[in-house]
Amino acid sequence: MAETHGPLCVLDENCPLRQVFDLVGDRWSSSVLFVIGHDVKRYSDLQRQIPGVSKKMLTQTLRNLERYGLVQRKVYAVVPPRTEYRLTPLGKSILKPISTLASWAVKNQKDLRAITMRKVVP
Amino acid sequence: MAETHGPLCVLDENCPLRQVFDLVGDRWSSSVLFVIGHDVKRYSDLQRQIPGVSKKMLTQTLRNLERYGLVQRKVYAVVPPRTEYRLTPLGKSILKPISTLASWAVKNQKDLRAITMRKVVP
DNA sequence: CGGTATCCTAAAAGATACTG
DNA sequence: CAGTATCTTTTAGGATACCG
Repeated sequence: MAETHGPLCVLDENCPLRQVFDLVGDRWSSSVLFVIGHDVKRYSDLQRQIPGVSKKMLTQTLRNLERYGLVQRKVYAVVPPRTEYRLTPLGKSILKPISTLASWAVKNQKDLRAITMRKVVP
Repeated sequence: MAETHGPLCVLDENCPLRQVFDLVGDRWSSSVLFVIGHDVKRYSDLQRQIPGVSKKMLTQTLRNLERYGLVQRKVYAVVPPRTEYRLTPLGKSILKPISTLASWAVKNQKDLRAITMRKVVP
């Protein structure tokens, strides 16, 4: 019964933990954050550097990250169009906590004897 | 073009980062890990302490966490049946990286001006 | 170049009922 | 108590075509 680390929150919709879990767990968000890093990237850069992402998913992910205030989008009114993406200070600040998780994953790689995760629905 | 923090991996299916992102991003996994914590919990404890989870989802999540080697399941052959869940050492070890992420979320709560995340499909 | 719009399928989750 | 089984609904995501 003893809560050894505190409940923090109920993990419901509006809980900041749920938001960051959704963010990190999103198929493309972390890739996008990683790839942008401290650089400035164009839409086509991202498409090229993130193998497997479709335009639809890339756009959707970028819009969400923008809403979250993690990514800044800058459009230049030229032809052909040019759009730049960079991380906001908030966006850069999340790179560290994500790295912590990443280090854990790499360190325990061999213990994660998982197949694909993603739902073993019988 | 400069990769300022290293590519780590391509974030494909077999990448440990993807696995841990899937894990943490999974709707119920982190809740279950948090709630079990350093304690021993029964199935019904978990159901009660995680509001909104269905039997189906709870069972599925627990099975996945077991496969991952993060949770240990112990069944007692009694009537009525009794099943205990606890974290493995590996499971306990992930509590810290998750807390790092959680702290970030709490700290930047007011900046995360997100609505629901989860797909703004136009 | 940097996107939208539309259609379509596959997977995930909810509800309900049943069981050793 | 601790689950399965089955069915239905919802959602995510892929393919393709088109646009300023």
